[in-house]
Amino acid sequence: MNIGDVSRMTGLPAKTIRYYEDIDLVTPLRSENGYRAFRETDLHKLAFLGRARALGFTIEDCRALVALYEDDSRESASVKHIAEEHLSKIDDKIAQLQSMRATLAHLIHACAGDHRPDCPILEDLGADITK
Amino acid sequence: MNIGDVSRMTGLPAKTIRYYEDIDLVTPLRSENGYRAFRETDLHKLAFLGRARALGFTIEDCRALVALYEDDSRESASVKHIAEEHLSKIDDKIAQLQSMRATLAHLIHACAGDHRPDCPILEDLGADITK
DNA sequence: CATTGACCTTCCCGTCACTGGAACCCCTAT
DNA sequence: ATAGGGGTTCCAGTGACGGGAAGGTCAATG
Repeated sequence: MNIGDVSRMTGLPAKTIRYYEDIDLVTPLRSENGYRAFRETDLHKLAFLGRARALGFTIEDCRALVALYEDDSRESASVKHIAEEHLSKIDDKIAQLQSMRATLAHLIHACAGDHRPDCPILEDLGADITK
Repeated sequence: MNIGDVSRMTGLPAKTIRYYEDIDLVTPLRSENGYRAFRETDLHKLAFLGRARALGFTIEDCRALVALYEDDSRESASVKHIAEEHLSKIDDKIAQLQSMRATLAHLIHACAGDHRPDCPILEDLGADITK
């Protein structure tokens, strides 16, 4: 299989697949013409990576997850631990975004949004720090 | 005022302030010794920028907001527009994170997290795409 | 046989908003 | 004289790719 086929099948851009090879996440063979030759296992691993990335795992998390995936003597606790750490980071981000969202929504609500210059949003951002 | 004072007063790292000068968000004067000499207006603008960044506005948004802040003939609608666009991007991000969170929480819940290798998380990530 | 067009290759730069670090200068106090 | 705590510039790195150039390869067509 060439990179285009793998790209179509996994939904990953060819650029991304080449990048994953670059950082040693996959190691496809090479055909005589120099093209990357992907095996079933490469395809499978790339699909795995695509799904893990879609869940927001970092590349390094993905590397660890793949290693566990291929380790028959893994303990599911190791996997769960990585997932839980990640979940907690997601929760942090959500909380931060919701806090921003609340402030912003409040300011937007207070702003007339008309042709006049008076604007509570700018007033808030420009509050004097020396007071 | 030197950069250290401004850093303390605004809470922005000195590195960040230098970066903001680099991209022309602020233009402090220079003392004879080559040190940056910040005026009240610079301080004020940097505080503005810090707050806007804390609300998640991009640097380019900040540039536009500062311009509006300094424009007496602005229309509050312009400000509100920027803020609403930003709010909608925040909402998109929150939605995406919550979707990840839901999937992830579900998988974590299904995983025993013990010494055995069986793991629904890895099973999900490794699902066969050819089927 | 030549050409077209779709594929593939490597390589390098750009993204975003900084952060770290090196190498160096300046100022004040001891 | 020295020590420390400022300040300066410049370069490189971050994460996870994406864009685009310059060129090689392959299958099908005129």
